[in-house]
Parts: sequence; C-alpha cells; structure tokens
Amino acid sequence: MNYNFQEIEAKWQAYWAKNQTFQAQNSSDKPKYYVLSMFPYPSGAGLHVGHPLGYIAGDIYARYKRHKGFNVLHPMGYDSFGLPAEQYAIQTGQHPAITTETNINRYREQLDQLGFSFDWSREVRTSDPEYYKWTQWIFIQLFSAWYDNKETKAKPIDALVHLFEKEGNSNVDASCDEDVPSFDSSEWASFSKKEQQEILLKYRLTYLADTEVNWCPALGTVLANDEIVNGVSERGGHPVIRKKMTQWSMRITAYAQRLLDGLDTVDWPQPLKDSQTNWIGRSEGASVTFDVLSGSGTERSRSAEEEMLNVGQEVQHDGHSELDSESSPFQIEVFTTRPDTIFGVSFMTLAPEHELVAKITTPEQQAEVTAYVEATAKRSERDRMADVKTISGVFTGAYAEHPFTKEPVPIWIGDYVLASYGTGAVMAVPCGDQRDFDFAKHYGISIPNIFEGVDISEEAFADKAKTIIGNSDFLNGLSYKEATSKAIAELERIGHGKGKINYRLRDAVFSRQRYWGEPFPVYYVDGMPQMIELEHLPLTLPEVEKYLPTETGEPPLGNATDWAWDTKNHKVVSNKMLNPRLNVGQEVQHDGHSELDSESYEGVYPLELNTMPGWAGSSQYFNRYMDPANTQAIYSEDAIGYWKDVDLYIGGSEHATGHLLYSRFWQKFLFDMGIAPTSEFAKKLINQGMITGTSAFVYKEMDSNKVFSKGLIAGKNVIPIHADVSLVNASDELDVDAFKVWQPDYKDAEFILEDGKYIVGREVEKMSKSKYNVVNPDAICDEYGADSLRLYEMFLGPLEQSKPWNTAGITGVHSFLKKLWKLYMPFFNESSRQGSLSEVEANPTPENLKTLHKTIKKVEEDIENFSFNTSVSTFMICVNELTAQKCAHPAILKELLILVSPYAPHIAEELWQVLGHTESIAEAPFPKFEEQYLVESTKEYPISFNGKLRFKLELPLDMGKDEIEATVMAHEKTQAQLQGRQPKKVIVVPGKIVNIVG
RNA sequence: GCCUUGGUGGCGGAAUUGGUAGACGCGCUGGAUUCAAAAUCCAGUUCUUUCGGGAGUGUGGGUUCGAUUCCCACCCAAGGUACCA
Repeated sequence: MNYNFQEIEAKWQAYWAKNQTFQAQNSSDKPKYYVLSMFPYPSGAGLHVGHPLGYIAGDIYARYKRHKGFNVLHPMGYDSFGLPAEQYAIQTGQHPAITTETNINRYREQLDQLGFSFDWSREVRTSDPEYYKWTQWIFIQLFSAWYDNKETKAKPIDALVHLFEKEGNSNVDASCDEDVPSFDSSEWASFSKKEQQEILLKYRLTYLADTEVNWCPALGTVLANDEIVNGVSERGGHPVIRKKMTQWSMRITAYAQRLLDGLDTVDWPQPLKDSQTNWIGRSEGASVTFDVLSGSGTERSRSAEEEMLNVGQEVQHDGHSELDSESSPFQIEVFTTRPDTIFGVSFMTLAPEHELVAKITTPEQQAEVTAYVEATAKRSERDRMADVKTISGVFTGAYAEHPFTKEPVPIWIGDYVLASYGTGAVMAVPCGDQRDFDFAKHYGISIPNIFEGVDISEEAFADKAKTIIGNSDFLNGLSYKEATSKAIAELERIGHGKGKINYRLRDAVFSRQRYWGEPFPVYYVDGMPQMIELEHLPLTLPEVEKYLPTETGEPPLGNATDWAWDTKNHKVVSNKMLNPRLNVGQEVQHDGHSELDSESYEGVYPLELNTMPGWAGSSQYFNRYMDPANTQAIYSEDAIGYWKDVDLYIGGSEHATGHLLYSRFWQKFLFDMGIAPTSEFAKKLINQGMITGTSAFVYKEMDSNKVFSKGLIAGKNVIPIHADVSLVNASDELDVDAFKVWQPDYKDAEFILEDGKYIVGREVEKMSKSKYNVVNPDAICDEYGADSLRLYEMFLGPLEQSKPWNTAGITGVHSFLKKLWKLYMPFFNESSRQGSLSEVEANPTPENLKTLHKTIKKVEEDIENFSFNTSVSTFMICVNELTAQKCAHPAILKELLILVSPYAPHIAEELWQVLGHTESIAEAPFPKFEEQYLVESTKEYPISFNGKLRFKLELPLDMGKDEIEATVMAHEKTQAQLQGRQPKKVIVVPGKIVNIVG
C-alpha cells in the first residue's frame, strides 16, 4: 500500500468538514485558547506559497493546544473591503461585491486544500452588511464619547453635557480641539442647539474637522501617512499633495500615553514594539512662550538692519527696555526637549506656514518673506524631504524677548521647521542642536556657548549625559537633568512656560473618498452630523452607476440616486426626496423637484458621502469571531467574558503602525466603555517572515537579437529580463521553446547556449506577479500533497525570518512522510482497510522508548518556542531511528502520530485509523514526556586540554567528583607514559566536564 | 543619521546557564538495485594538507582551562524611521 496523499487528504478534509471537528463552543470545562492568524485581503491573484506560512504556524499551534486539552478558538475570515476590487470595478464596471465573492471562493478553495483546523462556522467578512453593521456601531460609540484626561479614560458624551449644564467647561480636562472657547453653565444654556453641537463635536472621540490631508489626485482619495511611501501613494505610486478638507478624524492622540504604556504588558516582538514607540514619538520637555517685541515701526526696523549688517557679532540694542513696558500683542509658543539650554537661544525659527509669520513680519522684510513662503508652498512635501541638506530661511525683521535675559531674539522662518510637529516654531540653540548650528553658521547668527568645557567651533554639542551648563545665570554648573527641572520651575514661576510632553502621533483621518468601504451611519441636519440608531443599521452601500468621484468632485457615493435618510421611516430614500432649500453644506443638484410635494422633504436629510478606511473593518474583527452570528450586539458579554482576548496572534510585521496600532486604540476605547474585558487584545504576537521568490533572468544583448546563457555574459552589454520560474528546472536550465511561446517577442531571438543548455541567472526578490517568480501552492499540493507543503514551509527556516523559496528541497520532507507511512504498514490490513494489533505482542524496546521520549521532549519544547523548523528535523531523526530499530510497536507509533499530527494532520489521521482508532486524532492527549527513558547509566566525557579534545572516557553516571578525578588522572598517567611526557593535573568542574590543566 | 534584527559549509539552516561547531534537509560524489530510468537503499561531503596535522562561526581585541555563545571596538546586510526641535 503506497502513500496516496491525494486520496488521504481529500478524505480527511471532507471528514473534518462533515463532523465539524474544529467547531469551538463558547463554554467548556477545558481552559480556553485563542489562536488567530491575520485575515487576508482576498486579492484576485490568489494565494502564493508565502501566504500560508503564518497560517500553518498558527494551525500547528492550535492543533497542539487541542492535544494539550484546551478549548481552542481558531477562526478565519476576510478583510474584504479594499482598493483593488474598486480599481477593478472602475476599469470593468464589475461590482466589487462580485469580484470579492469570486476571490473569496478561490481563497477558500486554496485554504481548504491545506487542511487548516479553522472553525469556518465563525467566518467574518468585513464587507458583509451584517458585519459592518457593528463597524458602524463602534463609530457611533466613538462619536458618543469624549476622553477625560483626569481619569485617563473615555466616557459617555452625556456625562460631559451634564457637566456643561452644571458648571461649564472650566473644570473639564479633556482631549479636544485646541480652539474650544471657555464658557460657564449659563453661557452653555444660552447657546443654540447648533452651537452646542459644534462645541460637543470638538470633544468627541471621532469628530469632523478641516484637516490638512494627503490628497492623491490620481486615486481621487485621501491617504493615511502609512499609505504613502516616499511621497507617493503606496498603491500605484501616484503623487500626493497636501490639501484641506472636512474629514472625520479619530482622536487616537488621546490614547497616546496608554498605547505606549500598554506595550510593556504584551509579549510582542521588540522591533514591532519599537516601531510603535517610534510612531507615537513621545518627547519630554517644556513649552516656552516668547513675547514678540512690539513696535515693528521704524525704530525696530533699523535694529533689524543693524542686525543684518553686524552679522556674527553680538548686537547691542538701546532702548529695548522701553519696549519691555509695552504689552506684547503676540506670543510664540515653542516646544523644546532642552529647556536646560534656554540661555543658549540666539534666534527663533518659525515654520513658513506658521500663522504669526504674516502678522509679525516688518514692512522691510515683507517682500522677501512673502517670496520665501510662496516658494516653500509650491514645493511638494516630497521635494522638501528629499532636499535636507540645503539650508534656507528668511529673517522676518521681528524680535522676541528672551524670557530670562530680556534680550531681543531675532525671529526667522525656515523650512527645516515643520508646521505639523510641536507648535511649528522652535527656539534655536545653535550650540546644542546641529540644525540650529548649521542655520546660524549659514546666516551668520551668533552661537553663544553655554556648555562648560566644550568646544563648539565646529559642531553643536548634543550629548545630554556629558552636559554641564555654564554661562546661564541660575543654571550654571548644573547637569542636563538638574538644569532641565530648574529651568521648567523658573519658567512656570514667571509664567513663560511649563513642562510638557509632546507626541508625534497625529489623530487618524477616518474618511475616504471611495466606494468600496463601510458607509458612515451619518446624515446631516443643518450641516451637523447625526447618527442613525442601532436598530436601523446596517446602512448598506448604495448602488452607483460608476465608481469614480463625481464631476463636482464628490466621493463616489455622490453618484448614488438613493442616498438620503428618511428620519420618519428610518430608511434610505431617493435623493429626490431631499429638500433642495436645506442648507446642508453639500451640493445637491436635482431636476424636477418642483413637482414634488414639499411634504416629501420633511425629515429627509443627506447622508455622508465618504466611506471608512481599510483599517475600520479590521480593528475589532478578532472580537467579533467570539460571537459572529449575534444580531443584537457586537458580541455577547458571555462570549467575550469566556474568550477574553487573543492568546496568540500571527501576522506580518507590515501592520506594525497601521492595523496593530488602530486595533489597540479601539480595544482600549471599548475597554473604557466596559464593552471589552481587556485593554490589550492580543497577549502574544508573532511576526512571520516573508517568503521571498527566487527570480530567474535571461540576458538579452543590447542592440542585437541574441540572448546569452548566464555563463557567457561577462564583458557583454546585456540587460536582464525576468523569465517565469515555472519554465526553469531545478538546475537553472531554461526551457527555451516554452519561453518563446510564453514571450512571443522572443520567438525569433537567438539563444546562445553553454554546454547545450540555457542557464538562467538567479536573484532573490519579493514574490510578485510582475517578477514572474510566484510559486503557487496548488501545483505543489498536487505533486507532493498538503502535508509535504506544510512540513516544508516550516522546515525552510525560523518562522520569524524571511527566507527564499526553493521548491527543490521539498523532496526531503516528502520522503520523510513516505518513510513514516512505511513504518505503519505492518498494521495495514488490505481487506478491512483497518489495522490489526494482534500480530504484535512484544513490549517496546528501551531503544524505541528512548527515541520516542527524546522526540516528545524536543517537539514539545520546539512548539512552545515556535521553533517549528527544528521539530521537523527531530521527526526525521525519529523515523530514521525507529526504522533502523525495526520498531513496530503500536504504543510507540501511536504517540509518534500525535506528535506529528499538528504538522501533517492528514497522514496522521489516516495512520491513526490504520492503528485501529475510529475517532479523529484531533482530541487525542499529547504524549507525556518521561525522563526515565532518557536516563543512561554511563556518560561519555570529553577530556580536554587547553580547550582541545584529548580523549573521551565513558564513565558511570553516579560517579562522584573525586572518583572521576581519580579515574581521569589514572588514564592521563597512562597516556602520558605512552607519549613519554609528564602527566597533567586533572580538574573536575562539578556537574559539567573534566579538564586537564597544564 | 537613529532604532531594531541578523552575519556559521556550495545552499536553507542546527547548536547559547560557555563544554566534541556544522544536527536535519537540499545539492554534489561513489556504490547497491535495475535491461534502463524513476523510485528506493548504503557510504562520503567545512576548508586545507607532505595524511602527522593545520585552520575555521563577518573583522580586530579581551575574559576563560575552554568562546558561534560573554565583554569592548569596528565592518557588512536586512527591516523600520527620519529636518520630531
């Protein structure tokens, strides 16, 4: 009986589906374990061999935990909203729902083929209205909440309204927009409904705001920072510009500190934690306010000219004490991480976009400043970033007053200061910051030294640890730390600043001008957003004629004819029902509305035209799996109370600052609202590495029709052209005829061979359709089976490392499976297709037991450490040893099967049946390792001299230290005598090893 | 630049409370079986050598009887991030 993997795999996949072997229950006597692999976006290209790597690892762990007696939840679903389906729809008119469905079916087929233990009864799809109903619901929850900085948690907005009614907002410390006016309870009461709503919107965790966004004209949409790579869109590589738009935003910044703190509580990879820490970008320092010196009249202008003339020298100003007495109309707030260096300030720099630039610039400098601001605005963000070396800036003519010395400080503008970080203004300390130093050098601004014993003639000194402040009044002689806290205390005392923590993290823009995403459950009354009640959700996507933005520049949903909300009947109605006289802030052009009865307008309002971004649907899917069919709530309290959180999450590191940050944010919010029981959703996370492709190249000579084999290209001017890897055999030999059929452009090309073969060049690249290096799992399953593929993917190398795919090596694991199969053949009874145990009676030999328990120990350790690659080796050794031992004992073979079954479940099930079991192996208890079978009576000790192996001695294990020493000494004496030298001294390191010291 | 991870045969990679470096697999070499091939099985395979040995885990130092493993300095590669004040 041969190992017929195709028959076996089909049989067991059908068995698992029919018996719902892997369906999880939401309660159990067993402890729970939740294994989750990141759900895929079902792209049209299907799976390649790189995709299943993480799924296989997760599946092995899930199956292992099942053997270990856990109630395992191991679900799978699809992140099925996304741009590719929409792009395809724009090109072909095919509805994205249809292409998505087709792709999902293809994915399912491919996944099923690999024998995963997914509980498909819990499948979710983010584009399913029954799923995105709850995405919309979470949006409403965020809209209905504000963040209380005092208690560092989110609270219902009703509580805030109550506070406003009682005492206004003076005692409220909330994460909110900066331009919130202060008011008391009577003022609040006097506001109109609309004014109240406008104020509340500034507090809500999701809010509408005019934000400067990354607008991609080619895609007609807004992109998140992480969707832009090197200044162009990640998808398509189109240019991106800055543009102001009214957008929904998520107040993730409220959670900045908690997102940072939470990282210490989870077992996630360090690089991933670091990249989130980096992304949040906490810096500790102080905000300092500088008064702008008023009187930018002639006197001030003259000073400015002097300043410009007396470059590099300290400028003495007369009469500025007079100016001090004048009250300053403007203040510049800066953020600095080095308040200790405040006496080193010799100028200030504002971002060109800073709002004060226009107000403080003196008439003399006006022309130059305006020209500079305009020139900067024209340059794209990309140009500005690419051009870091060029120093540019302009003096505004204005001065600020140093808060301590009261000296005037010239105010410059420069594009090295970013409007989007901090306050868009810096106090420049050229002696302590290289950029300030370079700027000062370039424009001849003075560089006062405020460090003790440091030479700053060549470059700035930024080493905090070695800093001793000098030349700084009350800070003299202090270290960085002491000076910082003292400077902050002084600033606070004189009312010119305070300690501050600044974050790089920005609020997340949540609107997308796309069709294929979740619609917002939002309609507008008098321009103010209103939420649709839960019982009327989901608000499903409307049909549209075309998927592009409208001619008036509205998002694709602007094309929908039925996209208005009837608040009386709680349903979507035709746009024609809209009252065109309503001032809704959105242009709605309709013909023929005059025919309509004005009553049709009553209570009908326009709906939001934007859709949610890709990360909306993926930010809570892991919790929805716990109770996916629930129509009353996102999940029941019982379900989430039982499963709580993900125990093991497996996925790619590319989601570090996107999905994984947003998901943590939503989880913390739901935790605050008492909807989720934990504030982190995944205890442990593993990033599987990427499987790269091995591209093949042919070499075409420039200006000729010749294509040279790899060995012949030296000294020739050739260009490498990708060849499809399926046309190349394991020895890098190209099937030239097949290549000509595949690329008809080359059908007349002359292929220059070496030794009668055309040898291709090889290079490791990312696996991609365009590089023709994609290896498809289907072909491999056909030829070697899913079990071979699963084993091989694990065998390739450590899970977390990226590694190149090379199909050639799969024969190794495949022949292991054949050997394993052979081991069980004595039990195979052809007539009954069942094993019979009667033929065996002998006990397992000590060798059998030793091999087995060695394997149990290693495999268990490996799985716990996610070192799946080494356990495949362990299996191979085990099978080789048992084969050599002619082991045919069912007790040994049974336990071995359970060890193998997480890795190669189909063959394990089949052989399990061969051994006479009628139930699935899935629930069989994991073998227990017993030390006694590994204990030996003697041990071989390496005896070394000066680190080099001299000889080995086999000694009884129970021998004491002195005895070993004596035995080795005796041996050494004999050796020394034989070699005619003096014997060396013997030292025994307790429990370890024997050494001989000269 | 900064942060992180890593650097071991022809290749993928084993081995860390410091203890025989190169497990296991691929590839390669030789052999068995076969009319032959595939498949299977056995043996060999870090380099070098005058067959005694010598060298060897990115480079240079250090600690130690003994270092792939620990310490210091440097080089290289991959990933992340970047005028972040």
